[in-house]
Amino acid sequence: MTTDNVSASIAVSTVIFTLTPSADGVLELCIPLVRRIREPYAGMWALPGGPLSPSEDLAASASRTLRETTGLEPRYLEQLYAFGDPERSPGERVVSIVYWALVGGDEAGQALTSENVAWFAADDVPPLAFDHNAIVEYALWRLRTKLEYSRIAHGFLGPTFTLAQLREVYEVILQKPIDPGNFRRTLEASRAIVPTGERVKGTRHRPPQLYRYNEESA
Amino acid sequence: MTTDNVSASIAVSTVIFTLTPSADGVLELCIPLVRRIREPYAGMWALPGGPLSPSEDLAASASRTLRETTGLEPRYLEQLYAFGDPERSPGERVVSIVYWALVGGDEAGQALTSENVAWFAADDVPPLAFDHNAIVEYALWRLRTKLEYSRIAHGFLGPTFTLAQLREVYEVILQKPIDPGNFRRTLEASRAIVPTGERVKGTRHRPPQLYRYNEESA
DNA sequence: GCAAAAGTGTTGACTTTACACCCATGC
DNA sequence: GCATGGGTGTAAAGTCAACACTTTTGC
Repeated sequence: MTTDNVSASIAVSTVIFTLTPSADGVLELCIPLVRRIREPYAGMWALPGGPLSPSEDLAASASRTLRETTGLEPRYLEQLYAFGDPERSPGERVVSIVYWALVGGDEAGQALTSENVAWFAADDVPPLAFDHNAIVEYALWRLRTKLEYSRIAHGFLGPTFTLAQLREVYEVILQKPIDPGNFRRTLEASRAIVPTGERVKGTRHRPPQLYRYNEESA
Repeated sequence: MTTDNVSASIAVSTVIFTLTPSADGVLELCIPLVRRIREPYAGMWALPGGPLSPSEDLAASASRTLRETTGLEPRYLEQLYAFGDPERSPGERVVSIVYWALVGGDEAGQALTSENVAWFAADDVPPLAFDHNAIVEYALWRLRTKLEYSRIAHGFLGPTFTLAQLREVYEVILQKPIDPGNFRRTLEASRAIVPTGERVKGTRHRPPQLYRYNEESA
């Protein structure tokens, strides 16, 4: 379809968060970036994304670029914001509809790194193309804010997890220690998690219970 | 500028909230709608808005349609969501970037009603064009949610107001009574309001203090 | 037994809610 | 004086944060 007098073209980009153990074993919040292969900003890192396909839903487009970039399925996906400043892109005007997503860190989808895809610590990204640095900052703010009042942390983990693992997710993202006892009680009271009855074996200490997320919870 | 292979065209719409006294003197939450004069959905009511102008910022576009529809300036304006389902509009695909806004009810901008612009109670709108009924519902949810943790209620009022007026705004939108004493203390503690020193005269009872919003507050 | 992490109990500080009561004005 | 809403006081209930303590495992 050809249309005249279009006001702008539409792109969909996604800020993809995961947690991966760094060299010293500590979890680190990371996002994948892709290297641009054409102008403008050729050679610079940018958020994964691309033009909106004619018959594709916005969220489906975000989901697809996520899959193409990481080989993974999103555990959580939400629209972040539409960025449309006329000056944000040199040349043709582009309105970017940006999503943010969580993927599990255990799935080793990051083996998919290539010459043009790499993972960076979320609060230490290089200078990016367009206004993408500001977008990453905003997504990071939204992730931290939402984690405080919502129940999305399990999106970083597998189907079952211990409370210590879930607590570490909170601690890494919110960058502050959390009292284990209070954390347990708060979560149990919220009924966001259900004990599976299974326990982790082979720890050097008392074996912790495995939990799963309660899909039926409000 | 002409571009081939565009994925969709972009429109900006706005859900504009105001409070107006109804026939029996009770405040009512209202939004303006415009009658469509062309297909699709010709003759039906729809949210005010239009195509994005080539060099216009998204928020500026929302602000402009608000002004054209109501003759007023927004007291509060925020992006709501980008709606982009491929099936949401018959014919050409349209991605709508929707804003929501508050305007003061005292300014009588509603005198600007014409054949093609009318105000409706926010929770009693007629069947609308496109997916606009769902959009209004979402905006209403967002307004109520945001009012609970943010300080935007003064956007419905003039530069100065009594605590009773501000409390009525909360009561009408949240649809529940609020304790006057606790309301006063909560607001004073938050330092969101500043007493002007002036009082309203001519009431049948003790004259209330006038306050204004504290722009310096966090 | 000892170390380490799981899991429980308890207390004080703080916040929220309900409601009693006094104050200032018009009539 | 009396009615009305403005404005203040206060105590009970609930929530939250700190931290001591008990339990269960591997070595």
